[in-house]
Amino acid sequence: MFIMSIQHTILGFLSWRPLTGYDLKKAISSQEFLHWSGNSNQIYTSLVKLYRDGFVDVRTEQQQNLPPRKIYTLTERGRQELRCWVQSPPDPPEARNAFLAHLAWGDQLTAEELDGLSGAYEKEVEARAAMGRERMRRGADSPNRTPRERFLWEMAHENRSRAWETELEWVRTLRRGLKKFDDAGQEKRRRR
Amino acid sequence: MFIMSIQHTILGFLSWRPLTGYDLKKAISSQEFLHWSGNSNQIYTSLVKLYRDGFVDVRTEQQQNLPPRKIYTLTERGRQELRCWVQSPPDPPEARNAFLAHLAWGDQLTAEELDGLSGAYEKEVEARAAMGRERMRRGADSPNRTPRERFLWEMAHENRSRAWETELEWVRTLRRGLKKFDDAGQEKRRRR
DNA sequence: ACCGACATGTAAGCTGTTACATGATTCC
DNA sequence: GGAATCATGTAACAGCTTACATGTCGGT
Repeated sequence: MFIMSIQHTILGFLSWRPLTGYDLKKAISSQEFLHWSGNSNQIYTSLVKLYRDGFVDVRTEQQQNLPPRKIYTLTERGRQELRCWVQSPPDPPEARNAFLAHLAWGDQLTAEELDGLSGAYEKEVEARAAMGRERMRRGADSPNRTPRERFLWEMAHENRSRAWETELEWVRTLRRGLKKFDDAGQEKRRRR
Repeated sequence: MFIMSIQHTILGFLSWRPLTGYDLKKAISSQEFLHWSGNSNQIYTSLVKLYRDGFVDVRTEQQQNLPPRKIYTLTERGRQELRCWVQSPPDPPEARNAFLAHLAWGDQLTAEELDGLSGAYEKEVEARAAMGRERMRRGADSPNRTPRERFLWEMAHENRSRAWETELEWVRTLRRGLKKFDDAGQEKRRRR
């Protein structure tokens, strides 16, 4: 029994069509909501394990002037495992936001330093939020196999998009609040 | 050089006052935004490493009828490391939401199964959102050392709270959408 | 009589990351 | 000439989890 989400994600993509490790890497990394570290190695080692456990089959295809491709297909056992996992209660969501941890001990910093830190974060979140909006605008690249599946994928993209918008509003509120402390400090200094 | 956030979180709490590993465990786990797995072991091993690297000092205090306590204090080097880390650009936030991954292959499920899955998630998110609201209502347990620090901690709590509210709205939108597919399916079946 | 809080640790194992290795083709 | 794409892998290491180990006190 395994719980590792990336292996199930691989089974999920293979349930659509046979794919190589390289294809899987592109498929997984293009979906922000699937959240993957970007370590392609993990995919190749996962495929070895999935094969060992009988969840996938593999055949090697030679190409001229290009490296050989290993094409993986889902076995019946793999399909069962996928279905079982989809129905199982998911792990609770966890948001790890290092910025919040930095902020917690940010009172050591000067107003300028805190402004720099939070400003950089605002810019980053702004960029992510814009990417989310852009993706929603041009229609999320969802599988178009059934209307319901399309809906599920659009909602998954919507989830990430909304999360970034919320974060953006929050960081702006934060910075407005910090500005007041800054102004207060400057007033004090002026009065001296 | 280390990047591990939990070690810096420990340094952060020790910058306020000397604490034991057990105290740290309680302090860290009580702050949702610091995001910690709950593995107390990690704290004890981190403290050993921090001591080895000269970031903390330790003295052992014997207690009668209770296990001895090891009280850790921040060294000057530790204080420098903390300040340096706080200023450094934080890792980008990452949200890993297993529910979204399940959803992505949820079209295999029946309407009833999907309703069960999303309903359970809604309940969980509802509970977390309620906890967040409750914490904001009774005033987040923030350190009250300076007004600015208090503000920073309240904003950190606010961040988590808003995130749960957004998630709650989203899951309700999802379930309303799924209901339509369900109704459509039932209509089709009725017409047959 | 049992559970939770107090208080710390070792050992084994699993997961995940980083560095390294190969090698052709196409685009700038 | 250098970077990116295609395509897969090994080896070493760092981080995190799980199981185990110990022992008292106070509440129900």
